Amino acid sequence: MTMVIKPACVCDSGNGMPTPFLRKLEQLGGLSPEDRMAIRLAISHQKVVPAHQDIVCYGDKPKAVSVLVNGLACRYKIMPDGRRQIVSFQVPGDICDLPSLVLGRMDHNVGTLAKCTIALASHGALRELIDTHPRIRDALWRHSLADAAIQREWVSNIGRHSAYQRLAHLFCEIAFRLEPVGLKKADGYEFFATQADLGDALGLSVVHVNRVLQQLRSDGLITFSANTLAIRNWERLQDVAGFSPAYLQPDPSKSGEYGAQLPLRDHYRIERANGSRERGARARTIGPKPGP
Amino acid sequence: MTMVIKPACVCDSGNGMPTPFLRKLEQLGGLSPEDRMAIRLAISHQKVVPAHQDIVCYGDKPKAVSVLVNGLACRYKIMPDGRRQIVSFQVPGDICDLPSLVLGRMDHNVGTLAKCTIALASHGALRELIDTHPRIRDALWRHSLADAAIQREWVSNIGRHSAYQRLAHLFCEIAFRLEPVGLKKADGYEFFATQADLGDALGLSVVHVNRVLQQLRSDGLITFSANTLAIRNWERLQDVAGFSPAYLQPDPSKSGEYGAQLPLRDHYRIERANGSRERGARARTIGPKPGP
DNA sequence: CGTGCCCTTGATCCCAATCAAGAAGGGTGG
DNA sequence: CCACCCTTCTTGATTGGGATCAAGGGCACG
Repeated sequence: MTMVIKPACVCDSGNGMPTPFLRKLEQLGGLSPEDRMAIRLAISHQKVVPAHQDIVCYGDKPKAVSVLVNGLACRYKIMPDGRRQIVSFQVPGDICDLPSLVLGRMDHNVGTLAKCTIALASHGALRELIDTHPRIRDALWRHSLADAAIQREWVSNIGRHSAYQRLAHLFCEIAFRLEPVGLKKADGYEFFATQADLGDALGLSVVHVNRVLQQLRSDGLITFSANTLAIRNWERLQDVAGFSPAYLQPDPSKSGEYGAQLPLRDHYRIERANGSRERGARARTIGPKPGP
Repeated sequence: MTMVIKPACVCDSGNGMPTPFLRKLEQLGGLSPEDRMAIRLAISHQKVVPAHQDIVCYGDKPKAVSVLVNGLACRYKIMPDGRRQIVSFQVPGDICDLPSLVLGRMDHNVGTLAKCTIALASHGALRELIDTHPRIRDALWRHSLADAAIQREWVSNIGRHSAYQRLAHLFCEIAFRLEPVGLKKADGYEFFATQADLGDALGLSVVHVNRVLQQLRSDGLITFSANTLAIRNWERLQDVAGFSPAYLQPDPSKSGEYGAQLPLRDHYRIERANGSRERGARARTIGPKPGP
């Protein structure tokens, strides 16, 4: 069912390029050559997992950490009534079960949405790395915090956006996450999620996802078929989504350039008429989800 | 505006009890007496912040970390249209801006909902601690992962629950979070959030929050007035919320007892008629939010 | 003793869920 | 090679949860 691949190909995909994982950690931490070699050695092997299969389950205590090398996976929870809520997507370079390294037990499931390649690193090896390589430790810590930032963004996306905006926002997020691992093409990207998956991620019904996708298409923003998302109007897509990539932490070593990545629209400050210094803990609280 | 308090009272609240912060870290990490003393020394001073004031803002790069000692705060984002989405509540013992210690820049705001007491620990002092005290480092890491777990739960709460369930779920969560810091009474707890705050947290309008609260009350589940939440029927409240405290990581040092905290209802496994080993990546995907 | 803030209630509207059912691949086995 | 089935995508009709609009009441605070 799962075929094991020799370790050699884990970190060099033939042409000498580092895998998405290293590229992502690099982006997070600024690793030294020695750090990179150490990570290479910590990865024991790779395996291929078919689509619609769980990588780790709620309650599991994995003894190794799974890194998504290829494919698409998702974190999800199953509600008491049996419905699924996808809580985030996992793209190549993401660590699926990092929380378990530190917390022990998984509080959610991670499952594949398409055929995936997974690299495994034992907890023991990683703990060793963390204790001896502070930069790796920090990169991993940053990884978990970046994950949390995505979750926060999802809360606000689901809580306060219309279906139209939610989809737009999700497509923007995935675009920005695929870019640093080299999987975003000029006009879009491959995205192996069904409309049902999108619904489960955004708290919508399949039927509605379908209709809203058609509207996004007829509005000339995107096209989505044959597992390919084509972005037709990048500007407007970000605009309707109210999307700002700041929460997808860019390279902290280039923190000087960070500000340059903040679009103007991003300065979501409350400008109160009375010029109060209270900036937002009590903001306008009109109801959610304005129409498109 | 903010009055400084002498450091001595930071870790002993008069009667020799550790503050919520230490109690919480303790719960997360199992600190040695020496660890605890080191943390004590890292905290420079305390201050009092009035209600409806920001502690840190989006885009800030704080040079110290703020620990909530007393009061109620929230993480929140401001949407492009000016509306607010509360992304999580912060109760005593929580670290408001831990992400900034590792990532640098804040991707969201933290504001007070009531008058708060805040303890400050400089980034420099904390980095020192992290490098020299592995247990403290792990406790902090766990703290940020526990935070992420809460965010995940919020996504599923907002994405797949009715208003009735969302409120019930939130009240359960706060109860479980206040307990380890000694702020939960037998029949409820103090909760300084307005109905507007609840709406902004759960993606609901104030009007609807009001009506649903009345229903919860008339159903004999809770009472909520004068900043006090009284839980009338703890069993049923958890039940309608589909609440399981597993995501609020209990003491990992007692991981043996962990399973005991999982109510039976919590085994959200997909039982497929065909007995397939695919457990859930593709679950039933009927639409969201069934009625109460 | 006004003036906000918060809670409350009623009426109406609308976004999105639900129900129902057909069409279009894609794979499998006879 | 075709019949069959399963998954995914579509489309139409209906329903409903919750937003929005509007306005009154309690209460604390300057």
